[in-house]
Amino acid sequence: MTDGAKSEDVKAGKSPARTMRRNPTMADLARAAGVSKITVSRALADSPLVAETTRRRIQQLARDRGYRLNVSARNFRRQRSNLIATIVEMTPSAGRTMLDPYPLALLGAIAQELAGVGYGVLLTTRQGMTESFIHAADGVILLGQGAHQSSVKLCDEMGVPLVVWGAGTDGDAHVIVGSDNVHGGASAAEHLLSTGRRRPVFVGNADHAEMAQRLRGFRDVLARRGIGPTCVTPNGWTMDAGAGAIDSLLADKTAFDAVFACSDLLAMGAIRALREHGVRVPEDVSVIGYDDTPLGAAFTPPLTSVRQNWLDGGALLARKILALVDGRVAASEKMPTSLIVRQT
Amino acid sequence: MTDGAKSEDVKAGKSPARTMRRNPTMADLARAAGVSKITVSRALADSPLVAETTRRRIQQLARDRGYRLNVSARNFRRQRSNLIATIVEMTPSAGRTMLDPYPLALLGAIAQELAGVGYGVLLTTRQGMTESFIHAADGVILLGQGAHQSSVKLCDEMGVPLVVWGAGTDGDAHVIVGSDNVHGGASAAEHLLSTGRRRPVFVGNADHAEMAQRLRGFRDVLARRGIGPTCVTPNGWTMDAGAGAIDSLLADKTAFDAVFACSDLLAMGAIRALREHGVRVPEDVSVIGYDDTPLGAAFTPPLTSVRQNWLDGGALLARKILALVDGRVAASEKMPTSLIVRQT
DNA sequence: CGGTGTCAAGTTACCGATAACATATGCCCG
DNA sequence: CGGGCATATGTTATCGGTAACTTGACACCG
Repeated sequence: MTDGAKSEDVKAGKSPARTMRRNPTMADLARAAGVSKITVSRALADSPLVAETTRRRIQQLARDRGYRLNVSARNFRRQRSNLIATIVEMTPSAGRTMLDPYPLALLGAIAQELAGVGYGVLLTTRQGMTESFIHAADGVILLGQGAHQSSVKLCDEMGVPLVVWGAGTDGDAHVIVGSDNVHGGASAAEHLLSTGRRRPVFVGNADHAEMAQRLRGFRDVLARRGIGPTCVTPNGWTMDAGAGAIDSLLADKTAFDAVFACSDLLAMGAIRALREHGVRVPEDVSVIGYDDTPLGAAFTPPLTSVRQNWLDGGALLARKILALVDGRVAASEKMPTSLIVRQT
Repeated sequence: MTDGAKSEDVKAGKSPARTMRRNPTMADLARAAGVSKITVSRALADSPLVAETTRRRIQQLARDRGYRLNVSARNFRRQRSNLIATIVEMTPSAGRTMLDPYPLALLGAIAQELAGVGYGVLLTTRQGMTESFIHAADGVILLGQGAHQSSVKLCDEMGVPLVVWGAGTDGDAHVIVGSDNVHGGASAAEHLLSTGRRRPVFVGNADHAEMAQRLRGFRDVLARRGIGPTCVTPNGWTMDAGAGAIDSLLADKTAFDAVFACSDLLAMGAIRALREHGVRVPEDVSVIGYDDTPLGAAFTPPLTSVRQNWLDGGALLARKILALVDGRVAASEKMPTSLIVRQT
């Protein structure tokens, strides 16, 4: 006799009140179908271990009765949560992140990629990134500007697979996916040189790993022509910060004919400031932004910008973490960037 | 004899290889402490049922051995996942949402509020919103522009608690939290009237519930002065759409001295278009935006805009869904808006 | 015709925590 | 001094799946 039938007896004796109907369990289906629980389990998982006809019969039965898998039970038994904790910086104070579309774009892509294989995204803010959250997940994706060392260490200690979005200083222990900032900077420099500019300014914060790489690419290309760019560190990532950077350059009477800004917002602020000072863009000064945001494209004049493909990046992050979770290996990877030339 | 000791015997007989060390379980701690599993469970939960001294001893032991609660096991036993599925529209095609800081701000606030009580956010895109995801959560928060009927229905059918961010058409079955769009529109109208404007234009899509409410508030206030606003429906939510709306008004030779746009982006586009046509802002035409984005504040000229507090909104959404999950009641609620007057 | 495969299903034994109920101990009070 | 009660701990029985191993039936083969 099957275990299904056995538990039926027990149950009938125990709870004669059959009025309230919970969700059916596999045991319920098993009883109804006259098979054992495990056969139901296999049938619903489309296992070839169950005869085609039985399988279909059970699947139909499950549909009829509105059966819903108890996810908690499965996760528990299999000792995995099918969740990937994704840590995002979301404090309003961060300024930049609240504005950028990039975390959302990445998140969307990650969520979609993971959903395709039955995984979910456990969203976590950096403040809320307690051990218990990390432990509840099979792996962690860290979306930060650069890797926050504390988070990285925490994951390592706990033995939880980790993938980071951002800039990798070569030789990092963990897997890093990010766009090729060096190439992005280099392409900006090449474009400026090809349009005859010789006195470029870099607007960005070299303390920030991603921006430091952009500067490196930018500088290296220029160096081959014997040019050294002027560097300004803006006070934040807002339009105002970009404008402020330009203001200080003009106040110093620095001569320049091109600006490479590390974000579209900075670039737009720079253009605003230039124009306020009567400097024409792009006639007098050429400007290149970064991120190729819709906003920059809608700006007057439409912004030339370095594009990074966040959707692909998110999908890649997802695939890498899944690989690690499955015990496979994964390598760091750089996403290509492309320069979108518009009118600045 | 305690169950702890019993299982020790069994285990020792079964797996003599004691080299590999898994995470300890409560049973392990119980054995080590010479108490029963349940006492460990209680002690770690700080239950007053356990004597102070015992409790501390067990907690210390847990710390020493690096004990980690098996979340899956607890969730399974308690029949709740401690997860709230949060559904966000994240497709790039949506245009607006990819740009707005609002989903992230809401998400951040929700995540933080929920984390405080041990709940997590299961991030879901609208495409990925399969039954299984919803079922895996104790409740659902829907962040959409307006409620997507299909999603709402799905939750209802599945008997999963649901809270929606957006505009409630009075008499909705589900709980809705949103900012007071009617009031937002009204305050814009009042401000325009108080600065002497008499021929206002509304730029927004009245098919969209939130915007329809803004229009209602706007229109009602104006009606008291016998004024009826001109309405234009922009083609999207981008700057270009805002500019296009203005272009069509000017082409029609419509006379107006004020614009109330349903987003800062639209407002900025409108200003761009006005200036391109030689219309001065705010001298000739006054402009009010919506959302009070950092971007609008940094615009030239800084945008006057209706602010909604997303952080509070997110926290409120979180508290409402928790109430429903706990079987308490929750009512729809409107968040106040405030007009931030700047230079337009 | 026994041996050996192959398929289709079944048995057993958990995964780790916790609710509900049960027990032991000591103390107070009429 | 026995009943009642508070306190501290223990027992039992799951929650609902699924991995690992077992069984039964039949076919094919030398």
